Amino acid sequence: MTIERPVAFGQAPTKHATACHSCPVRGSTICAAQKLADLHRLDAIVHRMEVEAPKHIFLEADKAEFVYVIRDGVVVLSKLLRDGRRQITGLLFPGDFLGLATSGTYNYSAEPAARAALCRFSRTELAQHCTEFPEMELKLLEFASNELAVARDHVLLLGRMSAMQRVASLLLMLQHRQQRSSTPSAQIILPLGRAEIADYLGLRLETVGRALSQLVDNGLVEVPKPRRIAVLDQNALNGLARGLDAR
Amino acid sequence: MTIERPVAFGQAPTKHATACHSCPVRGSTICAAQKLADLHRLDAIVHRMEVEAPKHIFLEADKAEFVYVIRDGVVVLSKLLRDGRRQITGLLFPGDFLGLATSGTYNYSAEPAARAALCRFSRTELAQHCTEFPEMELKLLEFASNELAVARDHVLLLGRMSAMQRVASLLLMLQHRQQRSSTPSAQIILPLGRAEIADYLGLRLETVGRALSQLVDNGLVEVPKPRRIAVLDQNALNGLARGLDAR
DNA sequence: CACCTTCGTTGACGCACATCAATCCCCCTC
DNA sequence: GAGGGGGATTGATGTGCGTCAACGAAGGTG
Repeated sequence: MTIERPVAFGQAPTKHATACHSCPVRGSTICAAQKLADLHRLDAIVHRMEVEAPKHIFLEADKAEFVYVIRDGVVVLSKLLRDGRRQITGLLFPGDFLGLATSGTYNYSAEPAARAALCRFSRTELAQHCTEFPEMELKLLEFASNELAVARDHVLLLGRMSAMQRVASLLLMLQHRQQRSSTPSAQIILPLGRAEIADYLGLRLETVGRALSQLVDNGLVEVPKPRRIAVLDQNALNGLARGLDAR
Repeated sequence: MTIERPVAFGQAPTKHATACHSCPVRGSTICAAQKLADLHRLDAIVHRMEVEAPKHIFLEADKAEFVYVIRDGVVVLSKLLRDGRRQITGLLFPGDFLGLATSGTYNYSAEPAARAALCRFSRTELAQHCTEFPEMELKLLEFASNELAVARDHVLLLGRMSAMQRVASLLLMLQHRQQRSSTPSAQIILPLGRAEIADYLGLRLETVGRALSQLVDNGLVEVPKPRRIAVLDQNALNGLARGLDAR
């Protein structure tokens, strides 16, 4: 159970950042704590990489040597039950931070939804870096704190919401994430297939499909392609997520 | 919606710590980062308080002015849905840390399960303190990171476990917590009533009751009092929590 | 002790979602 | 265009838990 090497993507420099100063997410991630003048210090300890779909970034119980910043793509965090059932415990987007671990090992798996570009840091090197630049540590705390808030929202969703509420909530969350991240599309692009959505929402894929079909039947959304959702009635969708039913 | 004053508990010094050097949880909480010689600096900014059952510590949407360390008791974190359904998103025990917030307001409520003794810090004062003692900040990150791992376990529980698995898991978690916290009782003491357990597990209280009754019927536990559980077959209980059924 | 209130237990029934299974659709390859 | 495969949709049926309701046990008060 080792960390598989990422697919080196053409090996030559891609369109993605090859230095921190031209990084697309620099301003919105932990690296924002680093002053421009000291940016080369980050460059010195970062390892840029890409990982493609069936490969994982790390697995539950792997030794927690690295932390990552997501430069591009969507990353799925998941945990497995002995019987094979899976729960996706988090979704990470560009700018998000990945790899906190309390013991010496990760206690969840991370894999790209499709393809992800990552900046990898050695945990020890980053720790050293933090003693020199404490603002960085503060950023880490801020991001962890944020993740915690998101996880608690997820707990609420899983513990108390109906299938329809869960699906509506996910759509709104994705919509929200997308408009922030400078991809202002009229449609919501689903980074996950039905099975993965189900694993995120604590449902079965058939239930997810039925909820979407019902949204279509009621004229709240259109689904031109399985991974694209056009919202027709934003208010009704917002209402559904809040439980103001129209079941 | 203001923060209610805690019940001043006799006002005079109680058996609880009145100074950091004699604090029962000092070694196991964020304050462990503080060297003995500098302990008076913490004393200078801490406000010790107690809160009793129907009172809350803070409510969702309250201004996030304070953070807290739990000195004694159990604290319940919860979120509400518009229709009144509640989800308990976390349980905190002595030594745990409370009050991280990403925006300027808390996004969950906190209340003692029965009675809790807390150390309250002004967020700004603690932040200042952290710039002077960065080890403290590291501790904060460590605790946040821990909370995050616990929250993800909770997500797994809510998303993928059966009612029986959830109840068994909670019992084991409480058992584990209790043996660590120097209360080595043969029985598990439930800090919560049936309704609160249900709100934590994403179930209805009747379902929790039935699961417990079934555990009794199958000889895995005894319930001498509603809030006390004696484990008779630890292995079977462990197995249940892991899904190795005997449903 | 009688009374009340709060909390927990138990039973009967219904429903939302899971499960099992068939079919469809899109895209890829030849 | 024919064939094949992975993912999505739809239907039929089952079931675990929710819901509603009655009952019981424990503690507090006059």
